[in-house]
Amino acid sequence: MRVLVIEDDADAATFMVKGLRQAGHAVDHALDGAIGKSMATSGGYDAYVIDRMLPQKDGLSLLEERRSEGDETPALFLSALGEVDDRVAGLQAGGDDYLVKPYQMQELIARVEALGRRRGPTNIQTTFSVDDLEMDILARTVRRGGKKIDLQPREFRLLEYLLRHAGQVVTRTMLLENVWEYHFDPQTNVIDVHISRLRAKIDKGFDKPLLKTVRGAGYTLTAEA
Amino acid sequence: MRVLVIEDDADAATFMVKGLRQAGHAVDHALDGAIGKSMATSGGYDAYVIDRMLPQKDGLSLLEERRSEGDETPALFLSALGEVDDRVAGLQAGGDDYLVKPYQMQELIARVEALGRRRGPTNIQTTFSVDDLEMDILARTVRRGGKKIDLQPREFRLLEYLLRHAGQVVTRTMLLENVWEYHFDPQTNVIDVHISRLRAKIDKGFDKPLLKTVRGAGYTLTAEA
DNA sequence: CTACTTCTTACCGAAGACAGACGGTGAATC
DNA sequence: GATTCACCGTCTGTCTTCGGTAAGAAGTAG
Repeated sequence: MRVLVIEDDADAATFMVKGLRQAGHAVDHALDGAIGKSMATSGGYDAYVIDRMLPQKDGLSLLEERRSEGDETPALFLSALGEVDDRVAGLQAGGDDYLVKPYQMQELIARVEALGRRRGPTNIQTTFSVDDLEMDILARTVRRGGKKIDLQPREFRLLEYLLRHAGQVVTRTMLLENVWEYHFDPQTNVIDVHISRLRAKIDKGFDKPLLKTVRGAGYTLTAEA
Repeated sequence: MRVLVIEDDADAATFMVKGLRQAGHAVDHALDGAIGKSMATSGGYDAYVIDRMLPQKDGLSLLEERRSEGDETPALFLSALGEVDDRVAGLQAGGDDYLVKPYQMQELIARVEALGRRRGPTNIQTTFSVDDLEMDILARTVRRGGKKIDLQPREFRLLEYLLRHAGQVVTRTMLLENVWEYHFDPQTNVIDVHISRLRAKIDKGFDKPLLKTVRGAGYTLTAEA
């Protein structure tokens, strides 16, 4: 899921962003309401997490404006105050959920994910394919030429990422950040190993290999020669 | 649409009424079961939203009486508990849908509107099956290969959820939220234990196991190998 | 040929999953 | 009120699986 976090407090923001990333989501962060509004307007998010108290533009009016502009992205409000009226106000402004600080990271993640799910499978892509290789996220299945292939969790994430960027060159750094959540160089050959394992499962025994090495750059998943 | 809301809690009622009005519906509100009954009798509504727990006259018997008097207005029950028995009772009393608190305003509106669109007899799915495993929600029975299986309430809910998502991978978080109504990580192995118990009842002794674990992700109920 | 990158295989520690046993709680019964 | 029973969650020990590391082989470019 792509999540936009709008939060002015730097510490709180880092904590939140880290947590959500570790849970496997792509997170963007806006430091105040004005920036948040423009990032939201540019679109492409599956959920918003919005602090009630923000400099420049408060969270409530921000969301109200977006709603009136037709944006239906689910939103969760964060508030330092545990007021009941506060909660109602948030929901009336078009919020879908509400969380009071201090909160448990686990809970935030769970709620954000619940928001995403509530939208139903309609606007989130759940199947991907390249040539005769298909992946179904919901069923967690992978097939090549109709034949089922079993993948380990990490292999699945790796292939998912490659499929989401099919036809593009995916660099090692991209993989480290998005599949392993490493933001540094582990100085090992983790990637090579997993690419090798993945190849053994999806390409071995098929005449046309799909996963190609781009020497010096990374890898690419494509049907083209 | 003309909607009659029967709800005793003032806060909840105002919230609900506001939400439905903003969605463009004409809403009347009754504070207790007795008033609700007489307002319903006077007629003219396209849908009822009824709280299960009401002073004067509980929601269930209210609807039962209306149904026996020939009132076929579609009704949605609100329930504080997510108990299976609770929901079954609601359906048996003539309810057309049910919603568990706390709910999302969006969802309430969507469901109420769905009720209005629905003409004639209701068509809620009350039986589910995967391979030779069958569940009947109303009768609260489970059979595998024709043989009856006794399940505990929690086991029943767990299996119901799995059946509703047959073929998909159901994550632990999904189970915690929808079967246990936990919105945090209990840090225990409740799920493992109940899955284990459920397996002992529905899979043990049958040659083809249906409930499979998807390591690192969750579980899935399917007939496929 | 040499230096560098990429691939492959085996291993082992860590984490995840499972099942049996235990204990607490609430409802029904006496 | 006391007792029993059913149900559910926790704890614990054990087993299984996964994935990162390392080391050497294979491949590629200059």
